[in-house]
Amino acid sequence: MEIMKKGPWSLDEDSKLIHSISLLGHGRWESLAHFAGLKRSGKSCRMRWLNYLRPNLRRGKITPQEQLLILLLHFRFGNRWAEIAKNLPGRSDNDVKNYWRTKVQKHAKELHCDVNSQQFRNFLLYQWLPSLLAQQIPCSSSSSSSSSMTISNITCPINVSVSSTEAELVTEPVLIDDSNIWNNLSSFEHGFNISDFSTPADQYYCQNYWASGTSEMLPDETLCLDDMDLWLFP
DNA sequence: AACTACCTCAACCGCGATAGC
DNA sequence: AGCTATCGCGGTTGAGGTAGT
Repeated sequence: MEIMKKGPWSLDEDSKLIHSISLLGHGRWESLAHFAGLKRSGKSCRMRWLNYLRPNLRRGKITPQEQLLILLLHFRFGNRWAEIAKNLPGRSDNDVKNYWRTKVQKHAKELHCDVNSQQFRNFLLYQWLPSLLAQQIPCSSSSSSSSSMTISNITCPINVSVSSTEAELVTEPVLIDDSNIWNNLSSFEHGFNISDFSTPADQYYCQNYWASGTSEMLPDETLCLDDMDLWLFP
């Protein structure tokens, strides 16, 4: 039984793996590892390729746009990181998972609530998401968007105790379209005309897929927002 | 400069699903 | 149908980096 190497990958191992994949393609990881002459498990090779070596991976910090998508998609998919990552081109499930763990769970901890609690969901919905939206939407009349937005404050319907760091985030005026959060979601991105999308669900998916380059829309789904929760159902 | 606490993210592990025999 | 190998996913860990004191 051959002893498998563990731990960080060397440049030499990376280049061997890349070279082998260029010849054989990815998949069949066990035989690929063997072909490459790597003393690594197929599993380790797969992980290295998907999370680090594959082309078009985005490095660096998660952008506010990506944060917004992660939060929204987590409402829908829960901890199904791979599903969420499919909507974030260039990001791996590991990236999404790490973001959730290091940022979102940290916020929940600071608020002294469970990350899956209604209190924290409300915090996300009424404080964090609008905050991210405010970063996306230039709140000035020079916006090139053809939609005319009425901007007003939205208030959180629950009392949320915040730490000093949290207060820094939530004491910013939360600016959001007064009637429909989804108008904002779709209007902050360029490349399409908001009036092309008549329903909130269409607007959501329009925004959702902006970066993927695919025009794939998930059909026949409805999304609605009420005071208590966010629902997305077939 | 040295130490400590905290953060980030690459990598591993375990488990369930699936494919092939 | 049952077994085994492999894959894919989510949970978790820990090394290295950075900020604070």
